[in-house]
Amino acid sequence: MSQPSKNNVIKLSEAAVSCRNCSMYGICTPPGADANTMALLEGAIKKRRVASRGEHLYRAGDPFTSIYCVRSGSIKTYVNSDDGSEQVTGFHLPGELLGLAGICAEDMPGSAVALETSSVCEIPFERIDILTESLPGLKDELIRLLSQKVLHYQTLTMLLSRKSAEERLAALLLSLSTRFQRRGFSSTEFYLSMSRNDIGNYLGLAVETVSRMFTRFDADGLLTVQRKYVKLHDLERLKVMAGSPRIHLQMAQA
Amino acid sequence: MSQPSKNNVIKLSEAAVSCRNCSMYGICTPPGADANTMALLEGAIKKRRVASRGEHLYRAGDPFTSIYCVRSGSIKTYVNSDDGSEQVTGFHLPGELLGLAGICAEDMPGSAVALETSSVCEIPFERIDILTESLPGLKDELIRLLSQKVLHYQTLTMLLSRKSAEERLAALLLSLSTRFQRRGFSSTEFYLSMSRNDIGNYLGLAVETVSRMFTRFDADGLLTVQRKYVKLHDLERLKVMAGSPRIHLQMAQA
DNA sequence: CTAGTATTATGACGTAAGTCATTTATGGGG
DNA sequence: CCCCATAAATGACTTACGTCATAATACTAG
Repeated sequence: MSQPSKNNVIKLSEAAVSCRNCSMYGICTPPGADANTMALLEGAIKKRRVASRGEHLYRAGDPFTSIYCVRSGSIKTYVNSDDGSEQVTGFHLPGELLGLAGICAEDMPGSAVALETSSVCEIPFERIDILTESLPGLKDELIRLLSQKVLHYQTLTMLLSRKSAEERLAALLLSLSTRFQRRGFSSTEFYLSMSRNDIGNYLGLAVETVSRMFTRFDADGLLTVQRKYVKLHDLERLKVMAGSPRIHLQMAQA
Repeated sequence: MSQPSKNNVIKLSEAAVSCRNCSMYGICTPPGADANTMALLEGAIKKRRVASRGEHLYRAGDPFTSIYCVRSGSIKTYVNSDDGSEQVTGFHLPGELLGLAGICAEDMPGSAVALETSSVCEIPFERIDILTESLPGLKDELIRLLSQKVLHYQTLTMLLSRKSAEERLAALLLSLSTRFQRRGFSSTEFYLSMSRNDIGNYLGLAVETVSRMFTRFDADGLLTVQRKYVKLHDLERLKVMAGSPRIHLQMAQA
């Protein structure tokens, strides 16, 4: 907001991702869907909701009713361990799903909060069954997406258990880069909607360490960073730093 | 094998879990299933397979065809980062599922190897569709199980990013304890089928650290450990050490 | 039974990253 | 427009855990 928009570098909140780039594309707009089906979908699934910075989509303990898909902006999910501290479980960009972990429980196991003004599609889970009748592939797609999440977290697990602070931050930046690119944004220039605190929390690092790493990356010419604004100068070197290429791939499937 | 079996402490390989305690129970033996359906299931799903210690169920890169459910023994899953090193992603006990991360890909993203002589049910994934016709709740159950996995890995993520060596090992022991209990085994006395190396790898710790922690836990009177044999003396204290109670709960859903 | 290898245990030491303390920058609200 | 609370950066110091080295123990094959 304070920074001027350059080229195709945009704040996520300024642009809604089109349905075409959405995780739910296969579900929301099934190939060969007739007008009738589309109308059904429009009415039943695409219930939009806007949340401004700091506003919660749901909180841990809320009854599980819906899953969500980010249209614009970005959403942070976290769980709170009962000693009061919170653990960030993910950052969700346009086209990505959240709330899936709630399916197996009565209540939401975690919370979701908007990092900036964001728009989401809320998909009432009970409608999935109804919609399945006219869209037989719907559950298959959901199963596939869930499997992707499993793969994502397995990868994250590896990242957290074996990687140094440097590797972790490199991997996160690459993951964001890839995910931005997939949705049609710049892969080398973007604004971080989350704080250093959130980043550290997510990566299992102290805030100070995150700051120091950013400073070091900048000093090394790997990137330019000014607060939330990041410009990556050398994706290749970043990949080397992050470790095995396989990781970025899977990180990107968040 | 070298140690005599005491009370209900048994090596997992000696006892097959009954279908009643299996993750897939809701799928394999749906309530109110008629004889016809059961026969279908028996024929289509319950394809058993035995693997002896060190034998692979599948390897990374194999085409994805089936998911697996452990009947007896224990299975280790891992992914290999292309620098050659492997990262253990889970230990799977009787009644637990593996191979789910493959659903979203053409090929298996990781490998699965038996830690001891084990028996598994192999469930050809393509049959799921056929079976759905006679068992409408099947995919819902699969979705629920996948969601559980997501939750599990989210929890593991937290464990790995925030917890000390002590907390990690305590959490793993509790997770095993809970899962053994759920299947009808002793929750306080069991044999570890995985090596210290595997444990360290899974928890993101050096082997030496794992050894040292076991030694310390033993010295503190928390447990008795002799190589693979573990007897937990104080589950409550172990829970305190592992951190928030919420964690064990979710770890246990592995 | 014995040799040889793999696993586990333990000790000495170094370092990456955490903690604590302080400074600097920022941007939202009055 | 200018506070002021919050976020970020930087430095000094500490520590948990990794690494390297070695020893003890257990399993495997012959």
